[in-house]
Amino acid sequence: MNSDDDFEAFEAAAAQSAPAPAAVPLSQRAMASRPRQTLGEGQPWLTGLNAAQCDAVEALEGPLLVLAGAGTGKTRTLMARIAALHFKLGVPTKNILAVTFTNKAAKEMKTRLAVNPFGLEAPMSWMGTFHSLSVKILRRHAELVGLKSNFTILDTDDQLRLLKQQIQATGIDDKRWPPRMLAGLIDQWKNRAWTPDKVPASEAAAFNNRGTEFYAQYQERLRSLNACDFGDLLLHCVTIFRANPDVLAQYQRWFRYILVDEYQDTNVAQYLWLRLLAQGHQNICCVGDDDQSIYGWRGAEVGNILKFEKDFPGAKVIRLEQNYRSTPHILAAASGLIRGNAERLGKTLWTDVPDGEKVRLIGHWDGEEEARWIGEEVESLQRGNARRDPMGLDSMAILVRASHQMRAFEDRFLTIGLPYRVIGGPRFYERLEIRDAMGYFRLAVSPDDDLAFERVVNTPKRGLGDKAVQNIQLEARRLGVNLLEGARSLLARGGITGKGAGQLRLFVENIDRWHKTVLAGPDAPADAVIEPVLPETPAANDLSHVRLAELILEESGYISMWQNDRTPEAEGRLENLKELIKALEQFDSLQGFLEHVSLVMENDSDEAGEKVSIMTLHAAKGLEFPVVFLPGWEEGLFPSQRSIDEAGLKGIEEERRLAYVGITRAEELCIISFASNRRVYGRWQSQMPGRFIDELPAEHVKEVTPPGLMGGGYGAAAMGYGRSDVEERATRADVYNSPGWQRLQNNQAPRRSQAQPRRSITIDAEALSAFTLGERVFNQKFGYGTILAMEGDTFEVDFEKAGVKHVKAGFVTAAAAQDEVPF
DNA sequence: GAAAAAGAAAATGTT
DNA sequence: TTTCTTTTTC
Repeated sequence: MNSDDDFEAFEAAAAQSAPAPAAVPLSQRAMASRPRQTLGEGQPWLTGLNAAQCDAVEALEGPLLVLAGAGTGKTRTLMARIAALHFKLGVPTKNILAVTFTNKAAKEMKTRLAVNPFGLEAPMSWMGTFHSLSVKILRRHAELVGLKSNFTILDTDDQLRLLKQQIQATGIDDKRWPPRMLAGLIDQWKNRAWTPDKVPASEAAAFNNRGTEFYAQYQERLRSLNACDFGDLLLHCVTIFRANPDVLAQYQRWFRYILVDEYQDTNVAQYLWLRLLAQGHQNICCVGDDDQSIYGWRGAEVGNILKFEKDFPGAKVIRLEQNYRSTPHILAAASGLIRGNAERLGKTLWTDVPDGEKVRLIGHWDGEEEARWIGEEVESLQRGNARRDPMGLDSMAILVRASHQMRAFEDRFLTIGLPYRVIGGPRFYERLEIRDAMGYFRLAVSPDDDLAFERVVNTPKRGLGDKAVQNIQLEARRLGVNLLEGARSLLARGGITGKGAGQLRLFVENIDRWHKTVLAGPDAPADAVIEPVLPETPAANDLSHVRLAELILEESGYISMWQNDRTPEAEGRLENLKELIKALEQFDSLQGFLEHVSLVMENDSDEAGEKVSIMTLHAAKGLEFPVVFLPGWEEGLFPSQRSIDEAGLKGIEEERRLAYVGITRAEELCIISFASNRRVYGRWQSQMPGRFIDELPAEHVKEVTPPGLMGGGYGAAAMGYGRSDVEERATRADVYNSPGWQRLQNNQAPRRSQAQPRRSITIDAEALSAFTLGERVFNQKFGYGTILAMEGDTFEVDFEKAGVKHVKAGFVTAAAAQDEVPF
């Protein structure tokens, strides 16, 4: 797509003198000026910026740290800087490296840069996440770390499968030492830029004393598979830069100016990556906010931002403190809260907008009620009233600590028909069917991909069990070839028998044919990764990659597998596969698509329409909404118990920053809530209000009593099981004797008032007589059906979707119980 | 080898 | 509660 991938062209260009500054379009000149007349003149990108922001834009040379508080116009400033570099200094956009943390941020900046007053005529080709930029670099120099340039990027699934094999091979109990744990460990080491030989001795005890050993083994295995995991992308780059000064020098000349967003979230590997590239010209500008560092658990080092001045001597530090987003009450509440943190660089945010409303605080009976109340509040805000104009659903968001909190809201909103969108929810590309399909695509593109082979060889069932696969593996190892070739050889010498043999032969033939089609089509040979594929009119005999993908799924029998599947989910899976095919249309080739998916796991299809947003606090960073709901502020949930257990005070501080991020997302209205009871793993738990609630400065918070919650005060709400007398605080003994406590012990839903008749019926194995022939029943796995016959404790049931099955009585409930709405 | 039954574990967050 | 994994049975 762009010639900047071509180093020769770059080197040639670099040899010439820098091009003259590009002319500023007239349309932009017209809108120049304001706060800083003299500077704004002829520099439209300074328009509307305050003094500090202008300073940050104008300090173009040398190291610069911009400490930008929440809502202080950080993105704007960054973009103005790019415009200034380009238009004022005449730096071609391709010589500017702009690193963001999320794909979302990169995308947003790209879009905004394309319009006035910036209007860069060339797109920023080196703007992206650390990972996507690293892939670009790594593809070019893969051989320096023992890979081929068409290496595959493993997803978590593949990674875990590999590690599991390794663990099991050594005969270690993978129950006590789960692969996930090892994966986490290795990831942490990679985040710290430790290659297997660099892992310090202090870590030797990790993972049953075998951690480092497994790590080294795993890296070796990856290399033999020509694959990388996520951490490798950065680590390999750093390794290459360190070991090959000439390569590094090339990139240092290439990236003449470096901009980094969200610097507080960089880990050690990323920090080294940046430092290596910035060595020499030192033209590095990092923007960040130590108060918004929320990825410590992933290896982010707030230390990076704290020691910037030491790493880059003579660095300028500029603070952006004027907040343009939130009202004073919201700002004050957030500031008051974050003051509880010790390790801060310290900023004082201020704003000149009028006061607005205080932060609201509400306690609820349980999680469901919280969801119900928020649903009603959303609708009421949507309607508007005498004091407040109606609001669109797009301007409201619900920010939760943990993704499992989302369900209560989804359930509720579905019931009342309130449109919502989940941002960053369960990922499209992580679904089983999508991964399977991708496995087939991967095999078609590169038959070398053993992990993909393993994944799909018996999906759909081809009569190839563990033994058959093992034989293929042995054969492949014996000959030193990939699994596909192993299978071929095994077939040739009759090493596989029975019905599996024919099926396997068909499978192998299919892959050969698909691969041939890929080679003939727009998926050019191996170096297509580097040389961008030009979209060309397909020759008469080759298929578009979209059609090929469809064909693969049909011919492999994967589609029919789901069509014949009678489980309730099958339909949705087929839908997803259709969506996958549709997504393919936006790419030039299967290969391009696979690359995209490995880096951008999110589901891009954000349907238009007014909707409330639901997302995690982490996903909300960088966003803003007029109205923000912050539910679930309960001890153990937020702050999260795990965070406290694992990182102690540091963990609490990070949780507090997370709370700070949450509050500062709100522009006009921020509503914090908590519940007294919550279901955790299906068990009822009594909850205490989270500690951050007490830390909110009282003068900026208004406590709201929701209609119907007895007592009102949250102390009472947390303790009182239906006590109407708030003044008389329950003693410990009272609580233990209370009906609510008893109910909790029995794991029953706590009820607010006595004598609520429970009409929903649950039937267990003992209550067989409750079933009759022909009765409608429900089973977890098969859905709804009718009882055909009963024999002892086994029923024969004709399920609507799954057909006739034999099921034990205990696995069936009366269908009525499922539909019933309690109360 | 596949389906059914039983049992175990789970859920902070993201590239 | 829901989902995944292992064991048992056909």
